[in-house]
Amino acid sequence: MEHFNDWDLQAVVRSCSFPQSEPPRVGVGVPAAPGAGGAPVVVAPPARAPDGPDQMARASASALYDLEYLDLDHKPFLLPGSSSSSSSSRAVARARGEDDGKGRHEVMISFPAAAAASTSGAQPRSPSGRKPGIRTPRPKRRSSKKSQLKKVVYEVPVADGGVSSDLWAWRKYGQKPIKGSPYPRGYYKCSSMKGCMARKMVERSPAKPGMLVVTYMAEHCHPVPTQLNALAGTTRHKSAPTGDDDKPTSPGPAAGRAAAGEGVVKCEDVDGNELSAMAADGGAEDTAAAVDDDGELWPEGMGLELDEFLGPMDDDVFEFDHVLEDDGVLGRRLSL
DNA sequence: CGACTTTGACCCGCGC
DNA sequence: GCGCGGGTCAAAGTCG
Repeated sequence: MEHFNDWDLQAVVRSCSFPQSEPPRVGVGVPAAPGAGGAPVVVAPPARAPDGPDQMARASASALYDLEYLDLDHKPFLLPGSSSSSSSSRAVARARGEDDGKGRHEVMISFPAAAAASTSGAQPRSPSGRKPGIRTPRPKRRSSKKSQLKKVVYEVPVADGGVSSDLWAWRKYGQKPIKGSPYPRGYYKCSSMKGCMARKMVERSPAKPGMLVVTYMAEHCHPVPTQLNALAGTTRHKSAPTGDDDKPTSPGPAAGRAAAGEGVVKCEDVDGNELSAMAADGGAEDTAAAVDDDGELWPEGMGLELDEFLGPMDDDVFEFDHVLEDDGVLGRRLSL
């Protein structure tokens, strides 16, 4: 309810950027179905969303509970653990391959973290929408082979779910109720660049109401914005949410951030292979966080985008390791 | 003015 | 072949 509507994040999801110099090894490549074009798998480490960034924190929880408008946000690849302080978290990652029978390769990542994101209300907005009854012919849609798309599924705790984790900007283009699930699914497209086919779907897990399921499809056709600020302006910021609003304003991908620091990552590939599972202890702790201009805190090395994951993957090996190192570095490895 | 959200309709893939 | 369900489109309205 009200409490959790803070998805302020508009469509823009910001995530932490990771220093290129030292990319977190979180990424994983999956050989998707070998030969078949399987799907690549991407794994991102859960990131914790510090309160710092309000957006992140807020977003998460709220969205989940706001099913009415459900805008689940999503923050994709955030690295887990970044907690600067608290975190106790350990991140556990589990990957398993799953075949949907269609040749899809999916990876599921879940971050059980507990984060309590508080929420402030996002700003309510009046419903708008076109008037019913009016219909315009539309061109045939391009066939997007659903089954052939690479899919990466993230499971994120609702609490932190609100935060967006990646650098990409997302725009919501649809929402639908899903049969069998009390929760609607939100559809988002990458708005960082025109023509980018990257999309993501966000929904609450019926089985685990406390978890958000974020599915990323397709790859970005452009580089990741290096600066968080780059997105600034592309998104609407709702400033102080009153706190009651139900409406999600923006997609906040919480996915990426496991606020609590603890995260579980599940990876499934289409083939039904378990990609791997890994656990990281104390992941959150290790992760360093950076503060951006706004004072938001971003975990360092945490943000991975799908591309990153999808891109460079070793065909033969899928590794995803999430390990916390003493120095605070989070490492993840997935092995397939 | 541009970007974004909302929302019903349209379209397509898949199962029966 | 038909129907269902999921995914996408695009108009209308809002917001910065």
